[in-house]
Amino acid sequence: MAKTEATRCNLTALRKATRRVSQLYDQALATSGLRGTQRAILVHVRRTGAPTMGELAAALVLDRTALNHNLKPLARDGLLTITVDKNDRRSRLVRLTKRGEARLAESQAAWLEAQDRFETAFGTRQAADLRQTLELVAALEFGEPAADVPVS
Amino acid sequence: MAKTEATRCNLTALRKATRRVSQLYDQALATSGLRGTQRAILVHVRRTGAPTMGELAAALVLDRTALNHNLKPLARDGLLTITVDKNDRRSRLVRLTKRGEARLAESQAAWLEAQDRFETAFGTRQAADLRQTLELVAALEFGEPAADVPVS
DNA sequence: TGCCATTAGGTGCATATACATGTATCTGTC
DNA sequence: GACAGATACATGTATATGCACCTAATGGCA
Repeated sequence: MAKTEATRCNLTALRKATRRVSQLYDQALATSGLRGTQRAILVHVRRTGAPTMGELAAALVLDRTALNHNLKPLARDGLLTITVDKNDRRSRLVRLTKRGEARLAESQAAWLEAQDRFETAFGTRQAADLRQTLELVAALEFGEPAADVPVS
Repeated sequence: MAKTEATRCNLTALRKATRRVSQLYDQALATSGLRGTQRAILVHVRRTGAPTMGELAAALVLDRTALNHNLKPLARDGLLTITVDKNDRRSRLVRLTKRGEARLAESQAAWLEAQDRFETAFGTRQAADLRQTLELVAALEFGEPAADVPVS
């Protein structure tokens, strides 16, 4: 049984695949000055206009504090702005700048190249199927931890 | 077309799923003092005896320098040792300590609980299929970048 | 009105991951 | 047997990710 534990861990399998694919995409994107995660953030902001940090974090299945950290280099480089929401001063609205839009456009070719190289190697249909499966995984609700020893 | 880009990126889909599952496993493992990646490293070392850093990195589809950084807290906490290989003094041999074996054993129940919660939510068979698919992805070779404008 | 539980973020810390660069070691070739 | 190239790591820097903890603003209710 111990023999197969290395191949039975769902998390390990996900991480290994993600590392491999990250390497491909980040290498392709390197010349554009964006990382895969950064591009995903910019793409989502472009699509939704002016999301709050909470909305962005939920959409990307990312912890709010992780998103906060991820936004810093992007704001620092002037690719997006973070402003207080007039209607709810607790919220922050994230918006793309002209510079951010331009950077996104510049990175488009590199992203397409990475997509193409991945799907050439893995298969276009297989990739589409895998993405659909992964979306299901990302949306899973895991319920309660199995109570080891129910208390009281 | 822009409408679907957010769901077309293979890397984004992988990252989102990995984040979600990482949260589950790391939460379950928290009480054992290990992270998912750390456990994966210890499990592989236990299985292979005394791998070199390069072997470990390749097996985990992890950059050598990333592995190096990942090993530091584990060595610091006395869970494994890193020694010079007598036969090739460039290489380092990674070995589990008693303490590392004990920690692994302690974390076993938490890992099983995470596995169980994941597979209860996602399906045991589906999980097995997904792991197999992900292993294929992790082993992909992406060949040459499509030469944009062939030089010379 | 005033208070407090809730909600939305921000900060600090620790690990995770990779690239660029530097160092030590080995190995084939002359 | 010395040296060039290759091999195996180590280090510094930057982003990626999440937890514990803290602050600020909102909204309901006595």
